[in-house]
Amino acid sequence: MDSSFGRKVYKIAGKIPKGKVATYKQLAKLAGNTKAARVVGILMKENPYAPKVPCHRVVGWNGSLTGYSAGNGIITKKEMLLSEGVYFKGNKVDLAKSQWFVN
DNA sequence: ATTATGACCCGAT
DNA sequence: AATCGGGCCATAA
Repeated sequence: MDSSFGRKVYKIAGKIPKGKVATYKQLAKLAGNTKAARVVGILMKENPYAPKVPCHRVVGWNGSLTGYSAGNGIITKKEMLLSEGVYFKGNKVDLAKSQWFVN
């Protein structure tokens, strides 16, 4: 097993299919700690696997677009998700249709 | 080992 | 609805 929590998160985040989104909480849970949602966000910001880890596909627990360090921030993130076919509900992601399910 | 930080989550006011 | 404070946890210094 990998002792590095981050490594696991990146691995999971990297397998998120296009047009789908995952929540920080879900990634944290899959990585082993449900309460480490914050850590996931930090790891995304660091994003050492930029091309492999589409951090823009990671959203808040209820689909709300939380921080983003690139482009125009939330604006760019939303546009990118829309471009990938993710459904939106106002300024939030429609998790009912676009939340990622682990197989 | 300890302190500080943060792209979160939750409950209370 | 908006704001505030507390909790949880990995990473960096």
